[in-house]
Amino acid sequence: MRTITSSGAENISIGELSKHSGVNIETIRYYERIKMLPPPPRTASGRRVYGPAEKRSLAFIRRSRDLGFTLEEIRAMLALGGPERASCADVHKIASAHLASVRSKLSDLVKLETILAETVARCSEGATPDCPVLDILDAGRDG
Amino acid sequence: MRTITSSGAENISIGELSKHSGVNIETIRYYERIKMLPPPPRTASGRRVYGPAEKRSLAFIRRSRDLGFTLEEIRAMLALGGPERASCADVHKIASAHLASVRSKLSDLVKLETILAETVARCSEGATPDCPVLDILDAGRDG
DNA sequence: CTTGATCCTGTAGTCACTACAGGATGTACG
DNA sequence: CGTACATCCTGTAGTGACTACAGGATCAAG
Repeated sequence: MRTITSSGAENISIGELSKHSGVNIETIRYYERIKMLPPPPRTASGRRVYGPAEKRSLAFIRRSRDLGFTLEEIRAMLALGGPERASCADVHKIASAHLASVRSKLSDLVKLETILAETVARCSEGATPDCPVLDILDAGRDG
Repeated sequence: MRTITSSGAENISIGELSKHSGVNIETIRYYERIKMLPPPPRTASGRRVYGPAEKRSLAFIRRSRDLGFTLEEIRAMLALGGPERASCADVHKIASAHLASVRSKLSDLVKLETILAETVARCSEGATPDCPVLDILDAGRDG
């Protein structure tokens, strides 16, 4: 009776879940500790056993983290999508608030990219005696 | 002999430095503790007194942090720009490495913005029975 | 001389992990 | 059966870059 160890198995260990999801083992246990994930069933010896439901949950969390949601936001969304899966409006609220903050971060980064690119370009690797990077960073407080 | 307390003064208190630079008082002290800033002179009663040099340093740090440099990177740049202010090449190295990471972050954020915007748009505040945000986050692991 | 603002030190909390110690199992091979 | 070695367990502490707070000292004004 070999337990299938490749991906797609019904019940998997924490190590397999980790490989499958790209989430660190320690992080999975951390998520359990802070109640992002429910405590999974255990084997007789105390090892965690995960099924498809847990896999989906973790994938959701992972994905949301990648999209820059905080764990608190994700917790809220999970709660909404959980027993009821009812109020899309609430999810919309969280997601669009997040979208706004993403857009502001984005425009900051664009400005930053411009400044950095200009600066790095001007500083042609030691040709000039004074370094424009240092000068720009020095002076740019109210530019 | 009144000490001038408006901005532009020679010697200022930590509170004024904070207001002037937009850096939290606690953060200034934190910077001193971790040696990002040199310990400033003190008054007889032990209060920190900052001059123009310290102001410039802090402005540099603040600016660099805004641009997303880590404190370690800034420390390196400060060291380079410090006693010697010689090797522009080294600064260039740090800055262009940082530029690369900014560009990659930027493209991630653009993708993210697209996904979020689409998703939020499709979820027209509770009109649909199932929430597409939850579905997308649920399923999007390998899309 | 009292009030209130500002300052001081030192410690602990935040977020989202990550790392490690020290031990208990599980699996594979001879 | 023994022995390696991988994987798992718990619990604690460390990371980066702050932020908050306790408990006290000092300062400037009225």
